[in-house]
Amino acid sequence: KTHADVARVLSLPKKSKDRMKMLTKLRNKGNHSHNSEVLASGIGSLKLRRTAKTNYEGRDYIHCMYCQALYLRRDLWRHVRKCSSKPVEANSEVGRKKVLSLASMNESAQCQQISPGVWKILTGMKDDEISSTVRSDLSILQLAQSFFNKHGQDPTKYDYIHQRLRECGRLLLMLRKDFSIHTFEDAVRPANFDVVISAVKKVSGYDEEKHCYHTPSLALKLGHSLQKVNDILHCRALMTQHSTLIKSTQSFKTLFAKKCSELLSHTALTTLNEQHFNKPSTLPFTEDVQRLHRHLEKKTELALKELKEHSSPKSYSELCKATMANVILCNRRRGGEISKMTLNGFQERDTSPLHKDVAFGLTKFELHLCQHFSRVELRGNKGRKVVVLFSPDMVNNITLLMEKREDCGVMAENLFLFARPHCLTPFRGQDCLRLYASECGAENPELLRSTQLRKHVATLSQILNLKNHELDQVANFLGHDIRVHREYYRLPEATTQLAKISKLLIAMEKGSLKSFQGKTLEEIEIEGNAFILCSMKELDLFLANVEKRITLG
DNA sequence: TTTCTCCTGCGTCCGTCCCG
DNA sequence: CGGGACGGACGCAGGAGAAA
Repeated sequence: KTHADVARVLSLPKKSKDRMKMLTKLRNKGNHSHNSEVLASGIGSLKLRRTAKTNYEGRDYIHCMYCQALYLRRDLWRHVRKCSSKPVEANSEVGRKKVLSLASMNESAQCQQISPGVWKILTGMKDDEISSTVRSDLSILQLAQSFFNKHGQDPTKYDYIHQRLRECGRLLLMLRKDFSIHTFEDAVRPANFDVVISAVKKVSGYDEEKHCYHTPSLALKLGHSLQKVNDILHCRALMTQHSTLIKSTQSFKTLFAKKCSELLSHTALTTLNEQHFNKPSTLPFTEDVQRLHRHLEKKTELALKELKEHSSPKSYSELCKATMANVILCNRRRGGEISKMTLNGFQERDTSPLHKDVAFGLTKFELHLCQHFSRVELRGNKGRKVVVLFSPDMVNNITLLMEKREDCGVMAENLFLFARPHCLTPFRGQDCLRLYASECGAENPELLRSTQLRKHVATLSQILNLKNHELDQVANFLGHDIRVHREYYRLPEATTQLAKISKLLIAMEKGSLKSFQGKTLEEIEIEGNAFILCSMKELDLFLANVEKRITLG
């Protein structure tokens, strides 16, 4: 405690509120330094804000990041909510605040040369033994920094970064616990090479007798991460002219290159291959797909009504998830891609009407389909164009969702179209799909996953015996890599794709694919008796119209 | 072929709600 | 404040596909 602080407190009028507050703060500060010592040395007794009935271990406690008082980890959030020392601006944000990670970030003062962005990513991690290990090791922090430099601008990659860091954290934890190697600097010493390898094996659950891994993929990933950490250490050593470390990292690199496949990857790959064997491949029944569709219909309608009447984060989430599942189902897209859709991407969608020359080449039916669906183009994985089709219903729902964002506690910084209230992440597509799949009463809900659905489309298109270039269109829409030859198409890619694929999708939704067997896309028209299932009212009306026109010639 | 990055399905644990 | 109940957010394992 500095004398200046004490003097300032004493100068305040006795029994004044400010004086009391300052005193508490000072006392907490003192307790904090005392407690830190106790925790570090493991001896002495902790000064608690409150004494508890049950006996907790030292590690069950954590200091509040605002007032420095010591609380049970479990209950810290409760205190923080009302902590008097909390700055006012911290109050403004609602919902999950990651109190625990914030607090323990505060405990480890390791944040010197690490950029604020990395700090932010680290805060997002679940607070546990692993993440505190990550925070405590400079090498891992630098690894985090390097990931951040590479991916930092893209919040969708934070999850991936978390995962890589945690893997390293787990390895380091193992090294510390069972092999008394405390940093990666120690780990790369040639003398420790074998030890590190056995640590990797141990983390991945290697069985010496059976020569197989419990989690073979982890062994492979750790191998990669180790090399990366080694590179980072090498650079650091070069910069600081640390000659022993330079030598260590160099030898580690060669050792690893030569020995890795023999010691790690070979067995890991064998294990993976063995597991891959004997795995039944299954596709969802068309009937189940239809069930899911009907269920989503119902849910969407309910949620829509609910949200219109009273907007709350809950009703918002409900509609958001239902709509999202709908989009995934109708487009047969990967959940991940839909999750990453941004608000901007949707708002900037192409709403321009069809070009006349283009329209000329299409049948009436196809023309209507073009007007029916909205088309949003997204940046795919590797900059590849990804197309998502929206029915008017979906557009309506999403428009409502966008209007209600603020009301329902969606943060302004959240860039995603399907944003979660109170945090910066989007809903996860696969989670939504799974939720509704299990609710809808399908016979095999576990087959109603986006991968399976994609396969479903692929298989069914083969049944349809499409011409080669038509298959290309389907494949392209599903995002598979195919060599698309532009000369196949008489019309610009966008239009043909939109018209024909939506035709196919509608047919599948209606469960009337069978009647199309052997027809080419050109020949496919939706027939009157194809309305086995009417999912979208509007679509039905529209289709009825089309039907009339077709029969009228 | 190896390495890297991203995606998916599932289980679990944590935050929140609510009551005493 | 203590503690039980519940549902959703997040981590983990592993697969897929592209780049090197």
